[in-house]
Amino acid sequence: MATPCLKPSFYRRPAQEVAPNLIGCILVKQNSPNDFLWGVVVETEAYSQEEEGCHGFHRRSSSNETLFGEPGKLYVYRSYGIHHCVNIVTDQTDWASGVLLRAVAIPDLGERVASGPGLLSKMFSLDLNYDGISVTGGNDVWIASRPSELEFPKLVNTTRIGITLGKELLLRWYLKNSRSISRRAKGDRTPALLKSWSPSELTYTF
DNA sequence: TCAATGATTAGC
DNA sequence: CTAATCATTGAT
Repeated sequence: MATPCLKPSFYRRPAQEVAPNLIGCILVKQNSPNDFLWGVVVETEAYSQEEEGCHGFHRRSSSNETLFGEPGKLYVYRSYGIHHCVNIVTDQTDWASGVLLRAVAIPDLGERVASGPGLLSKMFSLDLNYDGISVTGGNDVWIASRPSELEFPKLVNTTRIGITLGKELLLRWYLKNSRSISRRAKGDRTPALLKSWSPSELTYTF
């Protein structure tokens, strides 16, 4: 199961290229010397300053500075006053872009415990203290590459959720047949809850 | 000082 | 679908 930590070069590409490639990768958090929390990334969204849905679209400021910074670092911000959202900065410095982590499947903890950006940040204890922290090694949070059974994940590409500007752009991806995404696309018949889960029709159980 | 606004969530 | 929630932001 152990796979290598994704290197900075992985993130030095446009967000819309990184986002689908993060699906199936493993988010790892070391909470104490022998306490590791891990889960499969099953849902992401891409943002970049060329489109108006991005926090860096209008101007560079103290609140979005991290998004303009070094790729491979976390961009964490407060949402609706009460939640946190976790992004990974992508592309190149001085160009605002990143990938929002929207849902992770955590086999050890059961059903839909990190299905949504606010729940994900809460489950992994990622708050504003983690803004600017690198996920490419040397810290208590990182992302490992895809395990072999998720080498070629089946993806669904849809519009992003919860935004008012740029809502028509197809910049959200999720693992097809995942039970742990925050919301499935219209027309996707994949069961989202265990009670309607039928093993025979699923490729992955994440 | 105050009203408006969310890259949300829970609940019907 | 709507209500609840509250830090941040920009306008009085």
